Amino acid sequence: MEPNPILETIIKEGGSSRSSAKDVARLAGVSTATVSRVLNTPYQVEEKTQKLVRDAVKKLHYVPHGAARALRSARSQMIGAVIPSFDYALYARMTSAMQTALDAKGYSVVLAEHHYNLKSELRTTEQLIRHGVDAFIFVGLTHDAELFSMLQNYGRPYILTWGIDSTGHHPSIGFDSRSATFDLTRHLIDLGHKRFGLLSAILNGNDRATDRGAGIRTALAQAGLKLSDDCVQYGSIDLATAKAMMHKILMLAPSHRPTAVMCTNDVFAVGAMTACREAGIKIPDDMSITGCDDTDLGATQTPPLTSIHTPITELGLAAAEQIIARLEGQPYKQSQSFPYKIVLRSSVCKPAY
Amino acid sequence: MEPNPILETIIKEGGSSRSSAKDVARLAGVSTATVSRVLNTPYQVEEKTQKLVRDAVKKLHYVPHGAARALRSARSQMIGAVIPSFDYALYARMTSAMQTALDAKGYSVVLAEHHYNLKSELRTTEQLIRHGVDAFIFVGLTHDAELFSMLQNYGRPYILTWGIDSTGHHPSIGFDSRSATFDLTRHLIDLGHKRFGLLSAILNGNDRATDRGAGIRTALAQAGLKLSDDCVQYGSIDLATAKAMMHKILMLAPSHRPTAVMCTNDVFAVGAMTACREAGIKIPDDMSITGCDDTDLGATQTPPLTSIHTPITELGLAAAEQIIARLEGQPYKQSQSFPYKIVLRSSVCKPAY
DNA sequence: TCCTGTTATGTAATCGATTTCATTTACTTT
DNA sequence: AAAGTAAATGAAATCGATTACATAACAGGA
Repeated sequence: MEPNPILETIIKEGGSSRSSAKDVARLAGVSTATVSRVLNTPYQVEEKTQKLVRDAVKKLHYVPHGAARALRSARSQMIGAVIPSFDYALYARMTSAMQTALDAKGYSVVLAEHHYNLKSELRTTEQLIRHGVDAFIFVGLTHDAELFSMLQNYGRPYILTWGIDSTGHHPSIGFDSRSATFDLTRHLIDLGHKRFGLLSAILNGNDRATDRGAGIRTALAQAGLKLSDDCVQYGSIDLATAKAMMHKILMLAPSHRPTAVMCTNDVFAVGAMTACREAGIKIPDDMSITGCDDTDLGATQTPPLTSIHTPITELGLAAAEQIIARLEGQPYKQSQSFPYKIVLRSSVCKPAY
Repeated sequence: MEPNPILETIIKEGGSSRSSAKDVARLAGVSTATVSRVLNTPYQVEEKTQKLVRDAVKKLHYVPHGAARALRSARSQMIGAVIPSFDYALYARMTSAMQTALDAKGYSVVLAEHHYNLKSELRTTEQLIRHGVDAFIFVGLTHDAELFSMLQNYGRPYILTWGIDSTGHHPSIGFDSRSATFDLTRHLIDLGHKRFGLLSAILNGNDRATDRGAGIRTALAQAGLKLSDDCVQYGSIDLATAKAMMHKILMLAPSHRPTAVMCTNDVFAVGAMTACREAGIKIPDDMSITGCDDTDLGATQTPPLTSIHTPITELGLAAAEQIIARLEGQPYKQSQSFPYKIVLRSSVCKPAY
């Protein structure tokens, strides 16, 4: 095989810096337009020419310049995942599922956390738009009003997850949190529980927690029961806070104390279990406890935690699929619902009396 | 306040689409060069002019076009986080810490998972480079050789985390995994354990697991002990696998069975605990178990898991800081080490005999 | 044979901000 | 007052790919 003088020159000139479409074009003996076409719309180019170009691409390790492409074609191939907190296992798992699905289609995921602050969500999303992110996946249905007008303004498709927008106003993928906690509450009522406690995430802007609480209250109301204020605690989602919240509930006089404490997530439930253990209160005999999201954390407790299995991986995959469909102008569903599943384990039993 | 004819025109013309630097320049009565300078190097512009421009920016909701900026300035303000799996709590937590720190400095995080596959890591990193990511944070010291040459080629700074590169070849931030597991093993030996088991992540390309195993073997060797082959199991990091691995170890004849099983991460340890519970084997009396990484999952078990606290949040923050320092040409450290901490809890005691 | 329509390819404009270079203005310094 | 320097600003080139438009080549039909 003879040395190729053009290749030699290009490599020598280029040094170790990246090669451009121009370099490829020169080596293949075509124009940059053809190079672009081979990479983006190959059916427009003759087989023979394609091979020339592809060989040159390989030889020069050519990788198209993302920013240049994004500038001209107004498409960055980046999807923003705007998440409350990566530290909560389920959000991480959903992100992971999305990432895998999007990666397979040639998209990258840009991550943002807002720590349950809708204003911060707005700001961070603006940042991402500025960086050229094509489309967005959000968690929850409740967001700053300005967020939607901004997305509209910049023509960015988006999908809301972890809930179903019944107004049909926004595209959404989720499950029915309300009816999930409703069902679980019914189960506890059927077992004979009359005094309930609730550990909930702070409601402000968190519709998941709000809905979960609402499901519980509705079921109780139907049974002629209700949550007394001192049996309800709100806090941020971490074990220490959960433990502290549960301690407060345990301070109540036994006659007043709930026989079942429901939690809007598994972290709270596990914190509550720890608090009970420390206080010498037996689960489930003295206290039934339920969580939500069916995490490993809850499932491996002693006793294992009764919880609600939320279809997170499916949700993440579906969100990825749908957002791509929207971006690429394929048919898509306005909203999609996945089934949850109540997972009964031994952290729950009949009340002692 | 009188209506501003120029503003009217710009808004009318622009419709709902985004406004450009040109629009801002026109409204402020300056050139686009000045607009750019106000935003990037304000000290070069007179106060009075700055105000004109900033007002126009606000009025038009101007957000610079990321791709255009990236194209011209060869800086995208995006940092790639290339992680084995978000599904492991500690990697998620590290990512979260990095994200927070980078966001504060105006950088975005682009995510990629490689599921412990170094070839996949290479491919995905190339993808990110193509998307214009400025710099990278990787997990672990072991990577495909081509990865480094590629980074070199494209002039992308990077930092390796979760380990300290003693050769000084690559910038790194981490802790001494080997000596951590060494210390913990010593502790078990001192308690009187003689037969050890090990549940380890698959070693291939995973230097964290490799080092952790090495620390254990070294400590054992110094005490004249060693791991028998049938007491060592390798598998992927999930509870079900962990449980299965532990079951295999429990099948060994009691005289042969280890009295302490060490795990290269908490998920394995918790899976092992579950397997013991199912088999009616008491922890710690019949079997001591240790994990690594000190996750909530382990800490909330019954009994709580002895583990090694790894300084993950610090590590994530430091990685973010250092990568920015490198990008912005500020002074930085070639490598940085954080202290681990052995966390003794009641999943460990003297062997029964 | 000549015309028309299709296909393959090249030429050059374009995306929007940054940045080099040139110019103007203002301010010292002698 | 002249000259020299520094600061503020504008005009235009530029980053690298995509794509509208132009052209060339070629096939098929009249």
